[in-house]
Amino acid sequence: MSLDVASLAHSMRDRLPPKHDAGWTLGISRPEAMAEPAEKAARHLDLPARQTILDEGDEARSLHVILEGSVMLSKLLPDGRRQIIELLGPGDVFGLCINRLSDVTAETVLPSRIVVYDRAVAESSPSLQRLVADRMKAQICALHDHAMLLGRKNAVERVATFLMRLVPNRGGQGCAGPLAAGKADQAQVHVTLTRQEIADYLGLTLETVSRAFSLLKRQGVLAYGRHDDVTIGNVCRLCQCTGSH
Amino acid sequence: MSLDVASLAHSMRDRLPPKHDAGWTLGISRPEAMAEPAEKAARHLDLPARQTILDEGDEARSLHVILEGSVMLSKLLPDGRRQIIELLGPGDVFGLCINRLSDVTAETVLPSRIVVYDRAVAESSPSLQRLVADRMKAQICALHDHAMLLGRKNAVERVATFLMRLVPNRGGQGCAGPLAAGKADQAQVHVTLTRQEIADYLGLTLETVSRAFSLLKRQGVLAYGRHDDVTIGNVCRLCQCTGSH
DNA sequence: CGAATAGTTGAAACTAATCAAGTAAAGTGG
DNA sequence: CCACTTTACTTGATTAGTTTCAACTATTCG
Repeated sequence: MSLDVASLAHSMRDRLPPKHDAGWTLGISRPEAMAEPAEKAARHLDLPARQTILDEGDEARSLHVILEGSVMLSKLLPDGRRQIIELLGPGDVFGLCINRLSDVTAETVLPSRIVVYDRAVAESSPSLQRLVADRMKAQICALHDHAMLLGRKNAVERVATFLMRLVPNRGGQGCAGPLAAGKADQAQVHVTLTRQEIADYLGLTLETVSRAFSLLKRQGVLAYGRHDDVTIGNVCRLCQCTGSH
Repeated sequence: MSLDVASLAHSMRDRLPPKHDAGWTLGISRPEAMAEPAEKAARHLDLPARQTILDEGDEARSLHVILEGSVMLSKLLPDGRRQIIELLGPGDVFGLCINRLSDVTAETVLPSRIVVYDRAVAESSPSLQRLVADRMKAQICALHDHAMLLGRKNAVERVATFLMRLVPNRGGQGCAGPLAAGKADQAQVHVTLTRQEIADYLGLTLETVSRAFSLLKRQGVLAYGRHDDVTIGNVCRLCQCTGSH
């Protein structure tokens, strides 16, 4: 039993993205073996980037599972302050809430394919239930990390942490660490969010995010021409900037 | 082993007054009908306040359900910065993680009763599964709110939001709002966390928390002599200070 | 090519952190 | 029971980091 879970968990973590850019350009893809349960009563959505799926306060009686692409969840304060709460990728779920109203707005970041299950269907399928429980655990851990970032990290640490998420298989618990040093430890990441979106995710202003990028560039940790194609010269060095190592 | 812990807990317990309003003094109790599933293979813990249950990085292969009391989950950065991630009450669950290691430290805030189910047991009981799924949804929503607080609210808003959580049946989605105005809208709350803990929860320093308390007191929103027994003169007025309304 | 959008950079303002001193309450030992 | 220590909280002065405001640059799109 525990061996089962262990090997599944392990394969989840080490698997590489199945397709080119879709998920991991955001660094949030965890494209594990995803149960594809009975497709009865499931609606499929095929959405372009920056499309709203669900508004804060909307009726939310269905379970959404991301097949491909990425989705961001955000909240607004009455005076317009926005916080992007979660960045989700393939396998992640959203749209579930205790009371029937969504507590967040959900919109695509990239063109995305999403399956929508009716609440009743979702709750009657054990395999779906299992998928949902596992993803929720993962998302809770991600929210824990993010609370630490928002509560205790400074601007550069936040931006560095964000960028590390974009590097597949790094920055998490299983970060290779300085072990891998010595060999060229370069990475290319594609930043799909605007500076404003990054700011709203990191609890900063877009100016502060821009300054942090510029600082890391000036220090030689990053290099970029177009602002969305970033080369990380030494991943470990960037990792050192996150405050977590 | 577990007996050891239990008896230790009992001997230390006498030093602290066991209050039975324990849960809601933190405002986090949601004492609904909680399924009490097959108690087989369940270990019960009876712990005094400020007792560590689980350390960040510990093996975490069991599901913990809070029956009574309250528990805080926290994380540390290598340089000692701490963030309290969640404040949990009766019915809430913790100790589950995708990989086998706990991502947080868990410790009691009040004397607490906790059931610990072995992972295998938890995963084989449909009723437990259901409980866990529901609680996780609720906790995710709470984490969403908290991310908004940490990312976008100022010091006074954070403290006001924290205090509102201590008022039963207020501050949430179902806040009565200014409707209830006119009648005396007073509340007494017992603050069980120290200023340092509140600060670690709200992403502030203890001095800033203290100043926010003092400011709200000076403005007549709060009154208190002993720093842990706070009278909220007008709940709606405090609610106005949270930034959420 | 001009307009619009996104990003960068600088200076000033402001909020919260830090440093430091002082007060209040609780616990300890004579 | 009282001085003494410890712990928790408060308050003030100063500093640091981020936000705000503003100007400017680069890129994308009709």
